[in-house]
Amino acid sequence: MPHDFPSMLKELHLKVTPRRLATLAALATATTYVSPEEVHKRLQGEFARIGLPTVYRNLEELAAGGVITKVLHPNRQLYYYFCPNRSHHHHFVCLACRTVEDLECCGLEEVEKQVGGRVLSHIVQANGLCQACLQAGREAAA
Amino acid sequence: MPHDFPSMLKELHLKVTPRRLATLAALATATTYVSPEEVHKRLQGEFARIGLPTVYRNLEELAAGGVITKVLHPNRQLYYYFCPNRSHHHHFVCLACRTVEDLECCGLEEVEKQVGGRVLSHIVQANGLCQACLQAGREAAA
DNA sequence: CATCTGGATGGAAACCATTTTCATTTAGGA
DNA sequence: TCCTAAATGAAAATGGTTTCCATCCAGATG
Ligand SMILES: [Zn+2]
Ligand SMILES: [Zn+2]
Ligand SMILES: [Zn+2]
Ligand SMILES: [Zn+2]
Repeated sequence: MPHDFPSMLKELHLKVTPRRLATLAALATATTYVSPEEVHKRLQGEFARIGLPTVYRNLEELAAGGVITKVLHPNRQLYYYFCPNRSHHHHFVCLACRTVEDLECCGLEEVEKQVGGRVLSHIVQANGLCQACLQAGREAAA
Repeated sequence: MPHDFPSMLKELHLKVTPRRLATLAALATATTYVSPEEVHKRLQGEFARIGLPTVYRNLEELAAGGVITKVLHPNRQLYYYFCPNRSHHHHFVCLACRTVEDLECCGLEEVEKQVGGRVLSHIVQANGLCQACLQAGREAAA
């Protein structure tokens, strides 16, 4: 079943523009997490004019709306990933081939009790080398 | 029992310099996580000449050595925190008053088994408002 | 204590991913 | 078809962080 990108955008009260649809398509097609710059490059194949700020803005809005996920890379650059798994979970990301695997653990529920305050956001992410990259002897990219 | 900063530095094969000792003292004294800029400001009260790059370098080395902890702020700036708890754990950080609370949950041990690859690093952090800030009606800072 | 050496440091400049500004275009409803 | 707020592009600014390199100093050696 294909993704209904227009509906996703409407639910976030975002206008359904060709650039946003192409951005979602690019992410959903990618097998790895990608940088804003890379999304921009790819969209340049579809649009004669496409600005980098637009890509940044749209990726941020989509991530804020939960449609896509941010990947916090140790190099402190920002990457994005479209995960078809709609339930709450976290990720293991490979620093060599950029593949993403779902993690089921979370433990956030206990945290709210422990803290007593309000948890506004939380990060749970494992970084490393996937099995394939480990066996192939590949190393973490910069 | 006071902290033995010289020994900490020696264990990391770092020279025991006045600036490094002062950096550790500043962090250990602070009740909140602090930015490199803030550490720099504080050290300016002790040293006539203290460069920002030195502060960045030393904080990074100390964090790499596990003596201090990085706080990944949603605003994507980097902060550091000296946690006296030497065992493996994670943090809840208040976005209003910057206090830090230890979290006991982790569960990342099993992740490596799940993944089959190698976990090089992992992030587990909850962000929000501590109980005090929540009751006082304070809001998350930029 | 004098000497030596590689690590540590400061200042200035570079870096560069990301954001802001603002004029123009467009989606979507009236 | 019109209208208006949202979306966009180009250019410029931003600013946290890093690099460069000459100088300094911690710590080892004799
Ligand atoms: Zn991999
Ligand atoms: Zn996922
Ligand atoms: Zn607080
Ligand atoms: Zn702690």
